[in-house]
Amino acid sequence: MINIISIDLKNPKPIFEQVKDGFKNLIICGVLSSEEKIPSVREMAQELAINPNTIQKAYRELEAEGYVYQVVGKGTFVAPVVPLENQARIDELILEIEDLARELIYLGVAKPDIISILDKL
Amino acid sequence: MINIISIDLKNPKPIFEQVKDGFKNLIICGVLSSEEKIPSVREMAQELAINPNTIQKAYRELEAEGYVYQVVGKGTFVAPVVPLENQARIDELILEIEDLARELIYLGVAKPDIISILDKL
Amino acid sequence: MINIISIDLKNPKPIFEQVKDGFKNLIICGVLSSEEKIPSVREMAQELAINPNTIQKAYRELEAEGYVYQVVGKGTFVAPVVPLENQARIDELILEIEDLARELIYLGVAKPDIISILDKL
Amino acid sequence: MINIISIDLKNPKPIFEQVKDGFKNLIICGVLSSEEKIPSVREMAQELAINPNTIQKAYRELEAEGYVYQVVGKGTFVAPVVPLENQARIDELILEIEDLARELIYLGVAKPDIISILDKL
DNA sequence: GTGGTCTAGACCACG
DNA sequence: GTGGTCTAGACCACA
Repeated sequence: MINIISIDLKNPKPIFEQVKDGFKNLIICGVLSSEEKIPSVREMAQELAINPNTIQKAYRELEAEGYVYQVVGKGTFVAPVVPLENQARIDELILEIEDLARELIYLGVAKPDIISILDKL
Repeated sequence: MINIISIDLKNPKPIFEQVKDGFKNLIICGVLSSEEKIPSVREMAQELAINPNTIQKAYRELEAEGYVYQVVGKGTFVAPVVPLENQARIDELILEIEDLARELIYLGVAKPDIISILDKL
Repeated sequence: MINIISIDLKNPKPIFEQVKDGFKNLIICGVLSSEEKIPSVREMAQELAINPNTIQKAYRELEAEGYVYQVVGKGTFVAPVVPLENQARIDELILEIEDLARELIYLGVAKPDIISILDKL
Repeated sequence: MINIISIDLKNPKPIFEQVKDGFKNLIICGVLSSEEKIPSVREMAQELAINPNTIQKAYRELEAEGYVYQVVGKGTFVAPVVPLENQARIDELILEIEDLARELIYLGVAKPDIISILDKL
């Protein structure tokens, strides 16, 4: 369970964001499943040798985005998914994915190649 | 030609990045075509009521990323595209697009729906 | 560690470039080694009696060229070398070195003399 | 005789410097030989579609560096070489060539490879 | 008039 | 305390 998140201090991306995205990926890929407990702030902080405030911030944002929920005195748990609930987030993602795809096309990548990449997921 | 870029000062995204992304989109979508002159640093600065240094930073980054080139004494111009030149950027974009697509799927969007969005571009 | 870079305000070369080249030389000659911390932007600015923005520009370019990496809140560090990674830069350097050598030969310096200079490095 | 110099307006190098370096190369490579007349400022300006002042500046610098000499009313001519005369310039070139070679070595190019490049000149 | 450099000084995010 | 962004305003090289 531990060592599942990796942090790169050289990465310009803020550490709290690396932690957040790390958990998001684990949840999205199914490594962490609904209602599963994730490590406490202290455990993660010690494990990654990082300031607990930084982990705290990552957990807070994960909760705000609906990926986990915190129970005082119990810990933090993966939230169940409610398909198509967060339409605002879906719209945002679609806009982003369109932008990226357009840039790829501009850079010379053929549209079928892009689609085949997504098809393999 | 003017008023083509809009800036939102409340947006947490840095101003120079909003300017940069604005021009990138215009170039990618073909609104600005190769060798076309874009407004001078001072013109944009006045138009957007923003410090010239901020515009200059945006233009420099656009140049570094190959979207425009600057000629001292002449102005800034849209650079011609060299297909598949920037493989590093392409790889990066593909990783991002995969992440976004995975998140969309997790949120309940069906894969064919995602693909049809890209197909319409 | 301090006083390792010297700036000549009369030199037509921009200050930020003098700073950049100074650090590049220190890194290339091994005075600064991989992962070593270099002075903060503010320290260098005070030490050289130069505006922090100018130092920051030098550091940013050093980062863009792969000589250092910056970690917000931590400082700036010498980047590890990845041999033969930057082929574009290598090609550029070879062209320049060829031009210089040709000029030396034109000025009457014998080719073996030039080679012996390089051999001593 | 004409069309021997090519100018790239996109090149960040100033145009007058491109003209200067262009002639320098032609002289060094022997395409232009001692006492040969080079085109007048006006001819070059028209040929390259460039401001005559810019050509003027290039010619002035070429003269200052000893590559050509100007005769009022006659034109501009390639100067004869006096081997090993300009020791200051030679020393400068050697310093530059050492710097470039050190950077190449740092980037992972083997010293024999650099020497073989020079040997082929 | 164009972009390039530099200064002085402010505020912010991150850890 | 670190780097990142932004402003206001100055001077310079190039064409």
